[in-house]
Amino acid sequence: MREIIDIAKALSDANRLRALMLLTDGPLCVCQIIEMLGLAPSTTSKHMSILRQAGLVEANKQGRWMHYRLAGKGASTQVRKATQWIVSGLKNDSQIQQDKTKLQKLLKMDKEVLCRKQRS
Amino acid sequence: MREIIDIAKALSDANRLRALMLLTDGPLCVCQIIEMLGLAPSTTSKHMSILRQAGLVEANKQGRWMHYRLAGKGASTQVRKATQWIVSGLKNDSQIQQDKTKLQKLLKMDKEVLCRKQRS
DNA sequence: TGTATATTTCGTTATGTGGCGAAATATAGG
DNA sequence: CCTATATTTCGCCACATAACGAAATATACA
Repeated sequence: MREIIDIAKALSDANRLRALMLLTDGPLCVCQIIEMLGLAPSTTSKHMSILRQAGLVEANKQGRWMHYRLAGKGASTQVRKATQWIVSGLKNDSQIQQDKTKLQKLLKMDKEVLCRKQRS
Repeated sequence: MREIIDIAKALSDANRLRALMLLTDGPLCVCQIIEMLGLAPSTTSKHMSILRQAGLVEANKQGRWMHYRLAGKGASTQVRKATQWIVSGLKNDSQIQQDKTKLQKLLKMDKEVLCRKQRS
C-alpha cells in the first residue's frame, strides 16, 4: 500500500508528469529538465527526488552532471504498471507533445552552454 | 493531463484506496464504508466525493441510502487502467485483506442496525 | 405535516506540498 | 589548493488537504 501511495503521489503533479514523459525519449541531465519545466533548479531537483523516491526514475551522476532516466527492467511491478498507464495516457496530451517538440530543439544545444544560459 | 492528475490524487490516500478496494466485491452503502474506515461520516463522504469526481466510483441514491460502486463499462480509459493497476496491486495487501474479512462480517449485519449503532 | 435519520456541506484546525532564493555539497579544471 | 559550477539541501511562505463537529439537506414514515 505504501508503495502505491508513493507512486500515486508522485504522479499527482503536472510538472512531475511532464518530467517523467520527457524521459521516455531517453535520459536527461537536470539542467535540461530545469530548462524544459521553467522552474527553479531547487524546485526541479525536489521533483526529481520525489519521482526517484517512488522508484519511477533512476539517477546516475556523471561528473558534475546528474542524469535521470526512467526506471528500467529492475523496477517493481507497481512502478512498471504505473509507468505504462501514464505513458499511454499522456502520449496524446497536447502539453506533452509541445514539450517533446521543444525538447528536440533543446537537445541540439550544448549542455555546458545551456547551463551557462540558466545562470544569466 | 487534468484527468490523470485527478485520478492520481484520488489514489494518493490510504483511506480512499481502502474504500475503492472494498467496492471490488460489490456496491456498498456509505454507512458501511464509514464503519469499515472508522472515520467520521463527513470525512468519509468527502473521500467518496473525491473518488467520484475522479470518475473512479459511481453513486446512486436509494431512499435515504447512498450506494457507491466501482465505475462501470462506461468509464474512461484512464479510469479503467488506473483501477486495474490499483486492484491488481493491492489484492495481496494485508490491510486490504483484513478489510475484506471484516467486510464479510459487516455484510451480515442489517443496514439499519448498523446506522443506529454509529449514532450511539 | 412533522419527526427521525442518512448523508452532505460548511467552518475550523493541523499538517502536507510546491514554489523560491540562499547556503551547502560535490566535482572539474586551472 | 583554489575557483567555478552543477546540483541538492534548507528555510521560508502561500496554498492545498485530511480530519472533526455542527449545521444543512433530503428522504422515509408516523
